[in-house]
Amino acid sequence: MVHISTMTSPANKSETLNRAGSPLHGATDSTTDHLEPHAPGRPREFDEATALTAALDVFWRQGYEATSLDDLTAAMGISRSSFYACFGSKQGALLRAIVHYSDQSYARLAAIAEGEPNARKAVRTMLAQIANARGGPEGCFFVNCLTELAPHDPKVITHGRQHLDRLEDLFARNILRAVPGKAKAATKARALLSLALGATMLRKAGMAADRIEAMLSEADALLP
Amino acid sequence: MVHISTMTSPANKSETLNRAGSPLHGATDSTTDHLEPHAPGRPREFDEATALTAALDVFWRQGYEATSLDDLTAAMGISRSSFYACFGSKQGALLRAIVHYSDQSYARLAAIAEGEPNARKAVRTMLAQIANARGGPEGCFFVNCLTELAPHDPKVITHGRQHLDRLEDLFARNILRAVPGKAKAATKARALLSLALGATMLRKAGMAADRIEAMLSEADALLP
DNA sequence: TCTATTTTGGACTGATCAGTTCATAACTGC
DNA sequence: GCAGTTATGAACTGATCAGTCCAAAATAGA
Repeated sequence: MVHISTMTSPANKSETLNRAGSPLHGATDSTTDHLEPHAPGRPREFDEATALTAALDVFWRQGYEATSLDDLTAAMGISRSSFYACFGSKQGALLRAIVHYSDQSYARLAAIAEGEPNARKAVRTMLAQIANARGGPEGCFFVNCLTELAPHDPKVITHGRQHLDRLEDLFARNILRAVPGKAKAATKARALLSLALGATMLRKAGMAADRIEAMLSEADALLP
Repeated sequence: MVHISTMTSPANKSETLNRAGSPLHGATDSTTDHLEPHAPGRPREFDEATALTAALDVFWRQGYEATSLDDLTAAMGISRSSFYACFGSKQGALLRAIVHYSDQSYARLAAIAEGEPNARKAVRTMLAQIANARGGPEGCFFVNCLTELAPHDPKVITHGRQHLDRLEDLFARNILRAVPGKAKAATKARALLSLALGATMLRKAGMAADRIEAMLSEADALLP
């Protein structure tokens, strides 16, 4: 097996003074360079956020171990040198992609939930969104990362826990919106989250979509 | 990335005339050699089922891509030659391990369910068994395989679907035992299965055991 | 004991892996 | 246009990968 726990100096550099990928911001972060005071030296020929999105896509489709650096750099449209200068290492890019995905997908779900006046409907939509993420059989990117790397990488566990806690909170808030004063809202929210995660597994195993949808409709029994 | 769809001739040979690994048998298959009529040639120095169990253990802990052939043969206690003569390829060993695991874990769950007179309790025990498989953070072996390989390996999907369908049936039978004539038993069984699979993910993300148990107790709401 | 058959250990193969190095290009400030 | 700085492309490195090969070993039947 291959351990990915070593940290080289470029990675730390990238983590400490990255200028377009701060951990907690909104969805769009590619058009903020007009504020930058123009550093000396040759400018980057690629957009960091765009490259990160491309990396996320490859990791999502292929998994971490199965993705080579040639796969990554080809998809990102940058050279090996640029990759290492910007992300430090393969695992550095993955962790950046994880944060990117977590922030973006949470923001999207929260927006969907807030935009739906009917809280019960909001919960159902959230379930469907998580279960059908990406439309294909790739499933939830977080589930993939946790499954492949969590047993050996504590950083992935940390990010995974934070992401799932955020989703649980989002479900709980909408449960309370649907049934004010509902007891054990957090526990029921966790059950909804589990249903959605389980659905991504059934989907990946090739189960027919209508059977999965019928199963998800049973979630109504959890908030009577 | 690395494709694993090529098939070499030793693998086919192993699949067609393997003598101790027929697809659908009980839990123990290591002590059936007393019926074999002693083939000519040097006898095997290892037990096939034992080696397969060891391979399963390594795949379970490390995942497919992250497990090297040296890892495998070391854990199985056999040489490279013996490995390829018996299993044909790395993916051949994985598929054999998947079938082994599926049969064994299903038999274990079915025995637990049958041994429990209280059907509701049987369902709760099954949920806990799936969620806490192996006691560690490795999660369900099938979930791991599906996540890592299903998008690119149709054979894994086929086995995964069969396994999940069997588990769904087992849940459904116990739901009907607890609530005779229950409508939509299959759908509710699928929801229970999703809850259990989701629980393995929460567990892998480092969620505290008591929070997961509290969540699983919400399953009662699905069979009122 | 001799032959046919199978298993075993270990060396070997070509491919691929993540990561490094370095000359050159492209910019800013002067 | 010159010095300082950063980005880029391509070649390179040593390790590791799955899989192959073959001589030696161990059996059964004769």
